[in-house]
Amino acid sequence: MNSLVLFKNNLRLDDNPVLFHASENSSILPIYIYDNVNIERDLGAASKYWLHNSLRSLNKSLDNRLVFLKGDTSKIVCDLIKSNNIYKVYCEKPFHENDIKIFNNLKNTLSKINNVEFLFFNTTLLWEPTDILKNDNTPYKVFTPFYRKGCLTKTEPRPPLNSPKNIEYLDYGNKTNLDDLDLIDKYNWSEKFNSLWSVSESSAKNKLKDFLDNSIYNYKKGRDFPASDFNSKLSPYIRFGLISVNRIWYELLNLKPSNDVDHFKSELGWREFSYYLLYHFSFMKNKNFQKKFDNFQWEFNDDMFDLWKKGKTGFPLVDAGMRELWKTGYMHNRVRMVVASFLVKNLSIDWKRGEDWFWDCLLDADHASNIASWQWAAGTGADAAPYFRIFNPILQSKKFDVEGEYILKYVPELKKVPSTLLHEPWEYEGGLDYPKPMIDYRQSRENALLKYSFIK
DNA sequence: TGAAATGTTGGGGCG
DNA sequence: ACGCCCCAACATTTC
Repeated sequence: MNSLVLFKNNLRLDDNPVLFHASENSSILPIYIYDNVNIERDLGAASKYWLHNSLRSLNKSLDNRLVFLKGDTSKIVCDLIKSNNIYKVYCEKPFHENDIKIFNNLKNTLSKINNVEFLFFNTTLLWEPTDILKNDNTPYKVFTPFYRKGCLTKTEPRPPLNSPKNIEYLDYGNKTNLDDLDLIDKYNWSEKFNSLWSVSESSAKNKLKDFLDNSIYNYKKGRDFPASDFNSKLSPYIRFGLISVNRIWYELLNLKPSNDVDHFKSELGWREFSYYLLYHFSFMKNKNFQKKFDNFQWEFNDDMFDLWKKGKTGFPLVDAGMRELWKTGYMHNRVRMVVASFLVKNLSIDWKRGEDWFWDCLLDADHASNIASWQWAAGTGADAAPYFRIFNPILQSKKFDVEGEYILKYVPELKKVPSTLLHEPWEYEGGLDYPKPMIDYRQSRENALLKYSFIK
């Protein structure tokens, strides 16, 4: 019995129900399709880098049997079925709108072929969006009740499966090549990530172990300090499923209970909530969740947007964050909130532009998390930060990067500024190769409050 | 998962 | 000893 195993967003052997069940009683043909025909929004450059390396690692784990193809999913699958005597097609259950479209096409196509069974499994989420509803059968729009009442009182998530013990491969004579997918940018922008990130399933496991051994019991407080190392950095691995959230969840259940553990679990809950929102309200991918914001007058100032992107705003914490992003493909969570608040509230630039930049640069760029988080920051989302919550980058800097350790890592021009003035380098008397603040902070805050008050 | 403005309290200096 | 002012520290309200 020959089965086709389609990999998509879960590029791993551990806790992969799709692979596990397929390899139980058949020879498999593992395949990855980069569907550039039915795609609404192409992956960002950083995501492509991560995907490329994840696929390379997965291929290695699969005895170099992984088949790489590019094009229309349904067509490719049909061709393979015919030429390889395939009786079963296994794939993961989709939750993003675009993936659902591709999935439904495939399902329709396969239903017209005799003797081919289509099997799919949730490999991506702890709780499926359709299972979590309010008593009136409508979706939650607020995180806390969604998570506490909706998720935590439901049955526990599916326990993780082990890697398949033994995989029989269909003899395919694989002549495809990962490089044919053209995922690596020609300007070698992503090359610098090689020394910073190890992209593989085993690295993901190590990262989790390291986090659970050394950091989790400092997580609740420590996660706020960008210079310290108390957050997991698992997000890029979770994005393409190099590690399963079910695996992580069950590892957490084994730990001594604490607020730190609960807090980390709730962060996985935020990921669930983002998928959930995008599933039930897919219009929010490019429209304000709260329609009253549609009349908001955003500024279209490319020069200002460029200063933000390049980390030359003159506000050290903002600049450090934006440069961290460019250099490492990652940004500390607290700093993400600060730079987002700055762009949307102080510069009055549409959250979609910031979202787009993050989409391109973040190794963990995830459609649902990125959209939902930007709408949260902008105040336009479900259960969003209220419009009057404006982060003061100077205060945030003083509170969470007291010694300026994080700032100096990415903004070395400020090295000779004494640490007391590091958060406000414009107060420093000596000459600096660092820009003056691009805006008057207090005034931009006033403006933001005024503009937001119109749409209240 | 803020910040700033405003209000309250209480200790110390001082006439 | 007392009242008054100042102001830091904390609490509450407002944006």
